[in-house]
Amino acid sequence: MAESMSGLKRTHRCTEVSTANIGEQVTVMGWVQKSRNKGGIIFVDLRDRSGILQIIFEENDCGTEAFAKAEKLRSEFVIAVEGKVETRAGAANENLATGTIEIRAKALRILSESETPPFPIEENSRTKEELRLKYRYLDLRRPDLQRNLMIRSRVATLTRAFLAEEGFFEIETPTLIKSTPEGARDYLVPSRVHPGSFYALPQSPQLFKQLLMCSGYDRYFQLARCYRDEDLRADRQPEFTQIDLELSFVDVDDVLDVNERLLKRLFKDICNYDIPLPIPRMTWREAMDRFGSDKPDMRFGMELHNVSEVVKECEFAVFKNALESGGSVRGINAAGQGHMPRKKIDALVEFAKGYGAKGLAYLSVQEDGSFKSSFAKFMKEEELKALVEAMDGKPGDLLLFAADKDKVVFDVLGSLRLELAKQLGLLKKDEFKFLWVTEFPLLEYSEEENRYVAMHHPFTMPMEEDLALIDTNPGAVRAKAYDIVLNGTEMGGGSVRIHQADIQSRMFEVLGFSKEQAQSQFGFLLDAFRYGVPPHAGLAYGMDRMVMLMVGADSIRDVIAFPKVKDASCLMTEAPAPVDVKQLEELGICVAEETSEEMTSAE
RNA sequence: GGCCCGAUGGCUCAGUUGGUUAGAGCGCCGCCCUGUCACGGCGGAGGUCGUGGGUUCGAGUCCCAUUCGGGUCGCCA
Repeated sequence: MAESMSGLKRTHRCTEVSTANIGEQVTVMGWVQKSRNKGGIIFVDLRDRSGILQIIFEENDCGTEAFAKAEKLRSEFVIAVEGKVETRAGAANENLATGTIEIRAKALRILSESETPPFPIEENSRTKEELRLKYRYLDLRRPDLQRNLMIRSRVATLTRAFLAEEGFFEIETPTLIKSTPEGARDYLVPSRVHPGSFYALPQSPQLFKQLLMCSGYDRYFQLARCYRDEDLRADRQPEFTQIDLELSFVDVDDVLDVNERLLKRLFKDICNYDIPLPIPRMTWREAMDRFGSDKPDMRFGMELHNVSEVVKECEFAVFKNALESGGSVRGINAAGQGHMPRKKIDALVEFAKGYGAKGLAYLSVQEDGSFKSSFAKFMKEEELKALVEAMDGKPGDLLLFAADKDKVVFDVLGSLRLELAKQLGLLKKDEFKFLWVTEFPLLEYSEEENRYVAMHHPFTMPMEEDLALIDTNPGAVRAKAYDIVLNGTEMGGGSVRIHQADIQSRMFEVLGFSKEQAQSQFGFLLDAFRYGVPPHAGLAYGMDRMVMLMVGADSIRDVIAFPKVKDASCLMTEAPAPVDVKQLEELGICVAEETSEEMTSAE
């Protein structure tokens, strides 16, 4: 039976008790991690968020009644213990921070009993995630998740402190906003007062923070909840948190500078890692050419080589066709992998096909200098030699080539490079390689919509020197946009914003917006810009991803208290769920018959 | 929406070319034990093999469908 804690006050958390307290009377409270009953003596490992402390029960110290209670203790019971701190008479436990001391119990209260938990509450759980998520409140008791969430809390606290020092105001923006069809799908919220009208949950506070700049707040930040109704990934949740900031009267360098110092502070304090400043910068163009990715992982080399020139005369149809249709032939050198068995190479070819490649050409340089290759018979000896030389191929190396449109070649080799690094164990989690990727293209062509769409968003400032190209060659215009990349993950991104009306309207033109469309969607922003708008720029971090990289977690779910699963549902609360017909009627919403049938038959 | 992987006592897993009564470790329950900490000893309970069909004399095992979970491509201004 559960007892009251009335009259008791906790004096210490478990690992706050130390050798300095020996001889003192203390009161500790927490969960029973483990009880070891030796007959006349009972050891209990008591756990709270700080760690573990051993309690010792002997009938002479605590009396018959308390001893009988101690015999009933089971895992996850919540107890309060009064007792004296002592040096352990037996062997010390080197695995515990409190391993040299223990509490000799004088009194025991069982504050709450517990059923046997459905899975063990311990570090490095191997329990299936499905079960852990259903009982998330138990999963969250495990030390590794507690550590992750405590670090997350520290990231938030340090960020607030740093940005406050730098003159930023923390300002909240609405989460019931107007839906805009550009970008990710919105989560919609129906309005009861305006039947048939909907709010959207924000994908980011973008427009509001720009308005705050118009209002003169100069430097703003917010730890903002954001929502995107898109499919999930290991590093993507439908609701997530951004560290979002915006500054007035600044250009690219100013934004990068303050952010580099923020990152340095965070990684020093949390990971004890010194980021060498300045963080290297690389243009988007260079990143694509050298790594086939706009978020290159800089922890290893294996860069791409463009061999189009070298193979342009050869008779190998795959290379020839790619070049003739305006594409390129590029390769990577998997140094020392020349011995890779055919089966593994075939698996790499399959992997490449998953990214749109029609195939993957390979050439291994044997120890004796001869070549083993899937395409040698189509090429002359000198051509092969020139190719190997261009790839810096040495005996024992494996060269892999993709030939296609540039986009496909970059996609395939960029992914292949990462896959090889993974297989070769080149990706160390305690190594942090930061990179700014700058000068992103302003626009990209959408085959689906048959028009240019903004790569970042429609308010991104083009680079001054490219302004003239907007009408003639929109795809070539570079933007004042930048991403912060850590170990191949896009941790954040931002841009300088357009603050000139004429540039903004040209931008809308290129994007295919009529004046009326632009006005109806973004009218409030365009109106605001008529009343004096400062040049401004900003950046937003995916805070969950940042914490994930800091703690070395494989999934974003391990740094979020109550995450959702792949189909965006919650296994614990079973959200989303059908609602009462009355609720729908009140909102003026009619659910399609097909859908509601599915819903009822699923019950 | 496509592709790949997984599901067997509470947990983690094994289960042979299809062949008696589906096993192990941990956990759980009972008894014993005064220095354990991966405590130990003795005894015990506990399984519709995700679900539904099919093939077969016989299915945890083979086939089809489906549910759930994970990864990934598309998608994510």
